[in-house]
Amino acid sequence: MVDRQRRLLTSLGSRISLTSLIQALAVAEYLSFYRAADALGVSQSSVSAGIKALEENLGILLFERNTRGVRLTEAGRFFVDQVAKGVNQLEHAVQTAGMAAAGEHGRLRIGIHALIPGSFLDELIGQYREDHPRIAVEIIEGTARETIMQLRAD
Amino acid sequence: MVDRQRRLLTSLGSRISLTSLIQALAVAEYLSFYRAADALGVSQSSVSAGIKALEENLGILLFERNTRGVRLTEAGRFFVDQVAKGVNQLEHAVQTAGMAAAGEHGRLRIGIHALIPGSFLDELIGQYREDHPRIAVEIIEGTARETIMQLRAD
DNA sequence: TAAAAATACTCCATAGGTATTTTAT
DNA sequence: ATAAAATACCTATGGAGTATTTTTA
Repeated sequence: MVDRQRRLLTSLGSRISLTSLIQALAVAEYLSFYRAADALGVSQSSVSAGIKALEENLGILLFERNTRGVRLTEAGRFFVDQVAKGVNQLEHAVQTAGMAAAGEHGRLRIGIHALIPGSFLDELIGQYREDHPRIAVEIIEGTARETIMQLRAD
Repeated sequence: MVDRQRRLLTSLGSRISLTSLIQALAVAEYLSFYRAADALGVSQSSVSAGIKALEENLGILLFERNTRGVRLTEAGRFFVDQVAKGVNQLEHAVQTAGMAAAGEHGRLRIGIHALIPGSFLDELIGQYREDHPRIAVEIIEGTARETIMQLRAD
């Protein structure tokens, strides 16, 4: 029997956590570990540890730290841009999950600014999908980026 | 003081793990929890638990199970397609991290089939980057999808 | 009835928390 | 001197394992 244990993904999954990638996006956005942690609703040390682990796993420095805050390295900017695209894509996938109902025979379009999971609208759509399994519900929302960073406007 | 604890990402991160997304990709590819688990190098129960958690978090059924294997639901196919794009993007980001060195004054293009982290080539590139900080090393490799699923050919 | 997924536990790695120290302007 | 990140240490959750049971063509 040949050894079949092989990593399906060489780097992602193990080694690099989605959490740390999201933390990196937040730090890049706020240019501060403090504020990024605050926005994420976690502690500063958590973000610090996450970014450290990420940088070690990547083998590169993403951020230059000083007491006035944080600056992206060139590699960091490049990396963060790429990660933002991927995370947006995943976020979108999750938010629109189930919109393609089996045997779709109809289509319901809903334009909203942001779909909050667990919210009234979310529940409503879920209920609608149960009641009308042959109608595909499609949601058009603002960009994930907008949704993600909306809290700035508080 | 106003409550600033707010989730930066409503669904991703907490709630949904990258692991479970990757497991879903593997199951969709192999159409079997057994074989997906094998390919991922984890146990069948781990994949089962992961997919279950993912489906519960999404609130939709991704796969229809039977003793002959697994079939994607319509929603599942839609979701997996989207997730594949996102994961590929992230995989690419990680694999090419650091290719944009600070103050890039030159460019070195390398065409390869797949970049294995920790491999000789990987080390070499890392060394080169250290020695020539002002030269950006750019790697053109096969699609992440190819890299991911290459093990099929064993 | 057999092959495949689900379950029931146990275990452990790590994400996250608090408190404190280090660092750089 | 001070604001910000790093570190030390602790805890707990959930991801992963083994063994077993349930399910359905």
